[in-house]
Amino acid sequence: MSEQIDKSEKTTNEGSSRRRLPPKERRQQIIDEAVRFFAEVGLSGKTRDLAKRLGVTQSLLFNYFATKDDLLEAVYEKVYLGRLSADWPERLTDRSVPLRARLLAFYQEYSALIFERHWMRIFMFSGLAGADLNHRYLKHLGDVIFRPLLDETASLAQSDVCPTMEDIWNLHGGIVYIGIRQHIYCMPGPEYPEEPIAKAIDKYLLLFGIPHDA
Amino acid sequence: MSEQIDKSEKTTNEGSSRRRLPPKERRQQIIDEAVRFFAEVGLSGKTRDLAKRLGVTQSLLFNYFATKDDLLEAVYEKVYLGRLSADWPERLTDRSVPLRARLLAFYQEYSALIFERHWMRIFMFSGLAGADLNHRYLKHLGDVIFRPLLDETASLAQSDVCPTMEDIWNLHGGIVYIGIRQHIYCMPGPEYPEEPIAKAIDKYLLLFGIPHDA
DNA sequence: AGCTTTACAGATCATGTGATCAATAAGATT
DNA sequence: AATCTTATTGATCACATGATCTGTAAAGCT
Repeated sequence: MSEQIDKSEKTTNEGSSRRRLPPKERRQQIIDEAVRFFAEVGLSGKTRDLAKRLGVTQSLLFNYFATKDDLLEAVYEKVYLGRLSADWPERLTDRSVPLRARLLAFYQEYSALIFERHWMRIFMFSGLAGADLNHRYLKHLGDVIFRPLLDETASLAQSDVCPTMEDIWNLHGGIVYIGIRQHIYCMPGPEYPEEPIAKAIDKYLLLFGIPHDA
Repeated sequence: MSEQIDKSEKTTNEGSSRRRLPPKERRQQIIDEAVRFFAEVGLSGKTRDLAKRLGVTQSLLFNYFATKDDLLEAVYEKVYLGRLSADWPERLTDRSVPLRARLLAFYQEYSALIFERHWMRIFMFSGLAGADLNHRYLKHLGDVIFRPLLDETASLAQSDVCPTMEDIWNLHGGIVYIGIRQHIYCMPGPEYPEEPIAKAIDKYLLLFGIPHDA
């Protein structure tokens, strides 16, 4: 009879019995769900709610992460890591390709990576919380993307308007704001983000009189 | 002797005795400090910490606001209200003034209003929390600012590029991102925001071939 | 000065929350 | 099948947190 009960419990969705997973696997499972969870409810989300989503006990979380902050650190890393391909700096400075093509390629790929609900919200939450990873990421972005981009622009600028770092920020901000509208403010966005992105890039190039094939 | 103790306590900064304030005044005092407080630590800030800042007991807060959510509502209203001057719609559509001058005037004033730590952060926190006021504000912005702006732009556009709402969003996002960098990401911003703002506007006009005096 | 009103403080409740630990059972090994 | 290892649970602790309630004293009035 107890066997019958056990079987019925096994068919019950998820609530059945404890399932043992290899530590590595369970750890990943926790992190993956934690990303979705904290991205939705914010960094002050409760560990009990996260555990409920995972279908495990709250105490299990503390078997894999000493503190909640440690778990959040893992979430940050999971989200931040690999968000910036290492080959972009060279591709952005490859002068055998027109600057416009380089900018288009970069922002098409980059936007595809960051216009994602989890990333956008975790980034904003951690930014508001003053997380260190946030500052480091932006510093990194400035070093490997914006600085080279400014140099490339300056070397091609035809108009009398001198490109500054603020121009790069304006280009970047205008594009990123598409994602902010969608995932932070939860507003409808453009059907094809590629279009406004391309337009933003063309507007940028036009300001400095840089032709499309330069 | 007890009198002496009383006197020494009175000289103690703030921790002395209870000070009776008129309810209206106290309520305003609470709201004002709550704005600063929640803008800094987030909407999950604790009522006890807020009370400590005010130099009153935590229970007093609940004498003025039935729940913490009520207090937050008051904070929202305080921050959101009056952020959009009512006369902007007409000023933006006053065709006796060049569009460039109108845009400059608007964004100079608007940026002065919103590039403020409290507003920026409360807006972002409430946006992430999905607050209704947030959506209403953005809807309002679209109705009374963006829509007219699009019409004005379309009526003056000379180039073959057709202005869309996404172009307005790009102009707006690029400018607002200056404030996001400063107050959300806590990065250094431009010394004079007027300069990059003006440049963003000129870039926008240039895309549609609109001369400065049109 | 004495009285009344009520803004305020202090204690307290009920629940929430991060974290701990001994007991248990799932799955591998023999 | 019996045994061992350890991933997982359930109970629990200590403290935090929103909210309540009663008593107190500060200001206004007579």
